[in-house]
Amino acid sequence: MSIYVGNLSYDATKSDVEEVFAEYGTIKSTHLPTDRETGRPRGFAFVEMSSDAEETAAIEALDGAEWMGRVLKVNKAKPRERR
DNA sequence: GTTGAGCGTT
Repeated sequence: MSIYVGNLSYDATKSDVEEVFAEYGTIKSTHLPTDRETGRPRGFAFVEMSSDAEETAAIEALDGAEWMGRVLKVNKAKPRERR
């Protein structure tokens, strides 16, 4: 399972995201995608944690929380295979 | 500013 983090500040970096999510569990991996064509930051991220319970805890704790001047939107990510 | 890659045509 992975977490989707939307409405992310464009100043946020992978390390920033990991720092915050690490408070609620162990980070397995983090994605901070940029637009493949333009190289522009896309303003969202994906985080994978070591257990579903930790991810749920992080979602509940961080969804709607203000971070770096923006209110985060955090929820379970959709599978990327679909697109 | 809201759902990841890259390869490159099953």
